[in-house]
Amino acid sequence: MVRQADTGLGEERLTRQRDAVLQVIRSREDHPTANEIFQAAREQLPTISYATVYNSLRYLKEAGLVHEIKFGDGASRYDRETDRHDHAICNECGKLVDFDLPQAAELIQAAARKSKFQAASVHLTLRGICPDCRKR
Amino acid sequence: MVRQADTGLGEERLTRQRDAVLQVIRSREDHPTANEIFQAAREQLPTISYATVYNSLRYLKEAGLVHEIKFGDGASRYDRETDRHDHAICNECGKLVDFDLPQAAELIQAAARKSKFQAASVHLTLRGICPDCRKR
DNA sequence: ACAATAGTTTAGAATTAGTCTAAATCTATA
DNA sequence: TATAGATTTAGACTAATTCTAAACTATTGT
Repeated sequence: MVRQADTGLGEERLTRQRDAVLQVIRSREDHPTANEIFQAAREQLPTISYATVYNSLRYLKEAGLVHEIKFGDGASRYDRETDRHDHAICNECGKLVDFDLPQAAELIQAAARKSKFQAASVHLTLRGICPDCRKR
Repeated sequence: MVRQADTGLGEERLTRQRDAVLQVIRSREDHPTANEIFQAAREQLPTISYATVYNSLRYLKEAGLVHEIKFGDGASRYDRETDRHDHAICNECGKLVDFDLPQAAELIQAAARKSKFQAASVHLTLRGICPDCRKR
């Protein structure tokens, strides 16, 4: 068996469909939704179905190849950056930007102490106005 | 006009329905969903409709009387605590707990600097295991 | 007090994101 | 090359929320 990527997920494989979904995400600067990924993937693989996009996204997520970003508003977005990081969302135009907060390690400690939870991860979201919208 | 609460929203009022929704949220320790609020409100006002619960929640939110909490998973939850605070979610049982991080002020500064956004608010979510689930 | 008007509620239809299902298709290996 | 297991497909389905239009309620000007 030619396994194109060892994902640690057993007998599963990086199929054409999954690879197409992965390439869409990797080729974009932004954070596309499942629907946007579906539209783009269809240009490569015209018969790919919506369900396969979702299946692929789940697979890629579990394999650690992409990252899912969920805010309450609308659809999940997918991110090629899989290392821990934070997000800023523009209240005017909706733009979503990645950034990293170096104090994340202390934060997770402080949050765990306050909440009495055993910490697994912290997610921090800044809402505000992006540089472009600020100019206007 | 007898305005029962000055919400700063102009001609709008705290109607029986809106008040029922508010009382449900204020009477609970937990963070009910719209559906849970609907079930509870119906005990007071048997004819209240689902749409009115949603309309009321939007109104109360805009008036600053309740706070909406959205995670990607499932329905929004509503919180009687309207001051800035953070949340911890248990990965095992789904329990949602409020806590406050005193370093929020510094955080928002750091996040604004990194992202180059003009900050409006920061939301921090800890995921982990709650004290109850840890015991098991 | 009363009509006009503006705001609110209701029930159900519509929308959106995502999951499920079952049949068809692939793929790796014996 | 047959087979078993994994994957894909199209469409049905579900859950959360919003929309719509008619009915209702409250406030304002006369």
